[in-house]
Amino acid sequence: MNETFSASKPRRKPARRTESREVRRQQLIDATINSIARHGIGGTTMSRVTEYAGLSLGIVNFHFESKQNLFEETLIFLAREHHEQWLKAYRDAGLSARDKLMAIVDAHFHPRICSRKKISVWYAFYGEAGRRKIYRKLIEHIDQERFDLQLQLCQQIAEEAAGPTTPPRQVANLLEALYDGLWLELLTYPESYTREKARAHVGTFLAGVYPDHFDMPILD
Amino acid sequence: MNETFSASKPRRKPARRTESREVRRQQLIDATINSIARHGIGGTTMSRVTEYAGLSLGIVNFHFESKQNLFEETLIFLAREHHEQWLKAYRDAGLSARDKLMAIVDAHFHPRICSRKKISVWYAFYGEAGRRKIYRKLIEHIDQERFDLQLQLCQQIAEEAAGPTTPPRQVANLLEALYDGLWLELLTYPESYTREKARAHVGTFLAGVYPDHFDMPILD
Amino acid sequence: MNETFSASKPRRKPARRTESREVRRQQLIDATINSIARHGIGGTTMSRVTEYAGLSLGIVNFHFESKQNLFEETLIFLAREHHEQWLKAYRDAGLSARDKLMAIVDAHFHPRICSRKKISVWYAFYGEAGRRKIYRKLIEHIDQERFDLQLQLCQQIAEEAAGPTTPPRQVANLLEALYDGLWLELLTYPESYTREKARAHVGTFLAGVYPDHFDMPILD
Amino acid sequence: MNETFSASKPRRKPARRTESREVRRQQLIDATINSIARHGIGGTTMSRVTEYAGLSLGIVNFHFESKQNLFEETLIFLAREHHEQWLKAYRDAGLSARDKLMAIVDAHFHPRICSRKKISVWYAFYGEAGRRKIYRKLIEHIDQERFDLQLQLCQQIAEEAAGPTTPPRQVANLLEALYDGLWLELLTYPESYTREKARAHVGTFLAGVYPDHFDMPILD
DNA sequence: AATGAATGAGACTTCATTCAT
DNA sequence: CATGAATGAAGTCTCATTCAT
Repeated sequence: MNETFSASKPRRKPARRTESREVRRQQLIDATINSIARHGIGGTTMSRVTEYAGLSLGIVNFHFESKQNLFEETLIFLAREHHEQWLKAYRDAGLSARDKLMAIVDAHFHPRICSRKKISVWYAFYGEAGRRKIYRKLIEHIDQERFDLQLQLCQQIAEEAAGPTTPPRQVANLLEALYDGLWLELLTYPESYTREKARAHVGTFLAGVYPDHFDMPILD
Repeated sequence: MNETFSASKPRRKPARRTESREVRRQQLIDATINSIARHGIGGTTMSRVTEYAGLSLGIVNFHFESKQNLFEETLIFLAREHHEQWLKAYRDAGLSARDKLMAIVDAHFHPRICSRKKISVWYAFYGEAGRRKIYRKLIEHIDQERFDLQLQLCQQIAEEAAGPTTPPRQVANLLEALYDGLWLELLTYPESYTREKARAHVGTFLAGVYPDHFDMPILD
Repeated sequence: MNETFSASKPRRKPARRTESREVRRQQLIDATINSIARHGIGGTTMSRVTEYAGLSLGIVNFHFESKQNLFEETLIFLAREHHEQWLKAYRDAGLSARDKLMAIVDAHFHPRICSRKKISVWYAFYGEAGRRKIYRKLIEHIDQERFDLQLQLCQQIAEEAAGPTTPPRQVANLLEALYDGLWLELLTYPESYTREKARAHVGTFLAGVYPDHFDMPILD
Repeated sequence: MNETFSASKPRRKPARRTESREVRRQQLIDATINSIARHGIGGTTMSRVTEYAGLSLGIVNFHFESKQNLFEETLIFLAREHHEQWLKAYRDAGLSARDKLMAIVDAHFHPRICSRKKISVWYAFYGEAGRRKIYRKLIEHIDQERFDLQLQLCQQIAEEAAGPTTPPRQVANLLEALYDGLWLELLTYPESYTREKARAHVGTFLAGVYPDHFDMPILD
């Protein structure tokens, strides 16, 4: 959880007093992620964030204007990171629709993206009833882009399939719901549930839907 | 109080001065649900809760000792309500495993349980990193009970099935993940996504897994 | 400390619903003494007092009108009790001034008066800067009466003494100061200091001042 | 703040925005002493303390963490101040035991120490039944040090005395009790009783005990 | 007489934000 | 740019007092 700041208490060399704007911002966003993951949104104070970042209290308002803005930028950072991950995976994957879909699934459960820490932050934001719409606005185009892409891939796979299959749109919908549901499972049962199991469960689902394209994973 | 002279604050008829303990508690729990649904946990203050309940500020600590306790009792209420719903549905359903499983699914998307308001509260609690463990403790036995029951039903259905099927444990796992994922979908896209669609998506999933027992729903 | 209410929690027979006014009042005053002794004035709430008394919350205001009034009556009760004690001792004592003075001293350290519990209450009131004058008013005539009496006795003793002695007024003053100081000592060092030692210290003082009349106590 | 436009709240010149840590702490301790002296512990609120200090409400928790801690630091300050006073007096005094003892007594009634304000605070703390032990712990070593020193001086004086005297330990005990008792007298009768009289009464006591070393003060 | 639920003022504390240094 | 002391609004909780039952 605290990999970023674990050794931060005795700061001998307090970083160059003048760091580039972007480095400072990222430092604070990382600290925010750490704090939200550990203490939740309610327990994340400016004081805590700056302590985690090894910086002084006043600096957040300098770089982010307000706490609300810091939170929004944090969410955007996570969304972009995720976006980059699956987009790159999609592009780097083999040419088949099956491989490309698989790459997106894998990206979803990649350690960089699917860490307990980051999932915790995602759900912290999801839980914020009061600001849900604001947060939604910031990231919906990214979610939409992924959905469209997956839908398209499912359509291709369905066309390639021998027999009749579940309608592609519904597979894409179920896939998105599964992503969210499995992440929540990871958050809820950190001791017994793992990224690998979650990934395999998606595989199980896809093998059920497209038996010609996906093998049933071996589990348990 | 000078509400008699103030035309600006329309208030419901001020409840009987002395209500039974349980009535008051439920009144406050309802108000808490309303407040969390609308303003999130961070935006839910004692002042707001009591305003929603049409009661005075001090009353919460009288009936619940602390805000934390009020929240816990609210969560327990929701969990029990849900539990009652699917347990009754399970008992009232036809004798076949298929019907019983279907009844549990339906209970999950029953309007009483699966309202935007209540889902919002569930996810508000899920998002609370700082207190996740406490909340988990309060409800895990109920979740476990439902999982066990569904697993058992899936096993029965698998035995009845003609060909080979996805392992029951994995179906049960996917089902739970789908419940969570679809609820989140309902929360996120309140305009376009509906209880019925979500319910149908589970049907789609089950029809894919157990084609002998479940028909593919007609959608879109 | 809790002798009065030690077995009070499970109250089977909740006292006759209608008790004489005086009995109820005394019950509440006793509870007030117990509460102040244990929790201080700041920690003494109406709720605590009535709990200690085994009565319901609302009853204090019925019998005492306000908390402030309850406190005043409590102080008056203690002052009167003390007054009765030394007055009776004074009257019952032998005829000599020496015996009468001794009787007053003894009354001061009598277990009924000089319990840790009651001393604690006295000093709780003494510490109340904001209301010192009010409390003072309630009891000063009693203190004055005792001072005058002791002064008179010291004068008699001084007249009887062989040589020159400390002026009686100063002995009386020192005596009063000693009472207060020794009580505070008892409060401060409950483990090592005792009523008997305190009593003996007054004896030491008097033996020093009036060697013809008082023997030096044997101590340590 | 709108003090510029408000003629109703006369404020002293708002201290430099950033003061040294120690200056601010002392400022708040002084304000606490003033408030306790005037309104008692129960009447001393954070709001009142900061108002007296001419600072804003939130500052106390910044410098002292909690009200309880502010109170403890206030008590420690008083104890240290007293300690410094008599220790210096003891060291600066003549070489004889008699002079050194006298110096300690004088320190006890020095205006800096023995002001009505400060005595009031002492007795406010003494009266706090609920926290007596905590407060005791903070200062007992200082009290012990003074007692030991005075005992030692009494022993020296007793050795120098011509005839038999009251046992030194008892004189030391009586002295301590007298200090406390006379301070309470000063608190109780502020109009008629004075520091000088109190001081003289100790002199009277010592003259009675050690007639070879102390002269009987002239009084009344 | 007695009860105890209800009220609401006011206490302590937290913390986003400001700003002198 | 950076610091962190300072501010004050707002939150939770306590509790004397009231009053329907």
